[in-house]
Amino acid sequence: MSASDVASSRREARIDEIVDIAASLFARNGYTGTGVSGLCEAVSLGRGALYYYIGSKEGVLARIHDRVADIILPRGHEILALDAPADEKLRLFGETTIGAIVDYPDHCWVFMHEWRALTGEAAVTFRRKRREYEAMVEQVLADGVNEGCFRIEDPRLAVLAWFGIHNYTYQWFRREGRLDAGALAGSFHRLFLDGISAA
Amino acid sequence: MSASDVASSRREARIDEIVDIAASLFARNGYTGTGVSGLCEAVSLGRGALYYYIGSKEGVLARIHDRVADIILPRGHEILALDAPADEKLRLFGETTIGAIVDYPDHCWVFMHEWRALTGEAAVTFRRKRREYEAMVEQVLADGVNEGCFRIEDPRLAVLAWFGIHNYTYQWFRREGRLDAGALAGSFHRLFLDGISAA
DNA sequence: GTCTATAGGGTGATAGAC
DNA sequence: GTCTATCACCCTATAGAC
Repeated sequence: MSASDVASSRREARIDEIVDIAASLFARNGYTGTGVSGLCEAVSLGRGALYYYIGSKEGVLARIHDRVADIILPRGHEILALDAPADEKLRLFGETTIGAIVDYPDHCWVFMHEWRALTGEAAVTFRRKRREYEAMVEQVLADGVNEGCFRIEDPRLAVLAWFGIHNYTYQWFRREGRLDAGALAGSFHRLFLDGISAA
Repeated sequence: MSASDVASSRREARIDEIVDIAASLFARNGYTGTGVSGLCEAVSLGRGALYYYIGSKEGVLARIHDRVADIILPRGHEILALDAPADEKLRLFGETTIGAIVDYPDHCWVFMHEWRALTGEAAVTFRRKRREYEAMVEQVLADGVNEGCFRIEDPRLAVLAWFGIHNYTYQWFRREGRLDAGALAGSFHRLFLDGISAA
């Protein structure tokens, strides 16, 4: 490892630190509601030094979105590649989604809540990645129908309902609660598979 | 009807008009992302005249939230008072929720997305009314269990899942789509009751 | 790498003329 | 009721000293 590699990895680590703190501010006060001066104060850096790292405020927003996508997308591809029945894969997708929200609540809040503030290339990339993740879940549902373990009236609505159940978690989940990610995802999984009808 | 009543109802109508236009701006650009000058332009009024009607920008935000609450809460109480089985009441709650999102997409977007920008008394009122609506659905689920038509592992999670499915609609529903409110709510209802399992 | 100063343009809200 | 002018402050981003 060369001296410049060390320097650039230090730099990357510093940027990650700033991005994490920014995520908590953006989650609390909103993206447009958070000023660069507030971010400066939170990271104990002057404007000049901050911009040296971040380039622009929207660059930080894009990095927050990338962080979430880089967690769930590779895991999604792993799950799809597994030799497992569709209902098991669906459960794993639920764990992945809920796990991200539980482990990175601020990043996920921003990912779910502030994506419309992205512009240009970052907006395009975000939409592409989100569609990619949705398509994976849609694929698992279709596989389940073909395997005979799922019976689905309207596949598109089933996908939207599944994401509704899981994504909505970012709105109410607080770390202090009684449930961990696995238990929560398990409950949602059984609910989505069996419904609440006693009949 | 006295002359001053006519004047004040004209005034109220003008305020409603401003609130509706503000809802579309807030939904598109966010609450903090929308400036009062943009609102002035959209309603073709100078700053002075606008403030004569609205009092403050946050006052407009509060009125948008009230509008949504004033649609769904009375309807919710009506449904609860019906002499009907729990599963029928739950379907009606679904129609009410989806109906509001379909009929007032901008107001509902703001209601779901920007409520954290409310402060003071308006924030307290919002939370109280949202809890009231949630409690109604929770009651219907409990009634269904008692009546023997529902079988629910975790009532609180079932409520959150139900709201997840329905509320998430504001994120993706576009008027141009193939489904009307009744059909959409019906599909979600069957999904929530029966699940997707073929077993 | 980090700072301060500043550019250039917003912000919400109010005063007072008409 | 509606206007313009203005207050006091905030915004993102950059320049240039150190």
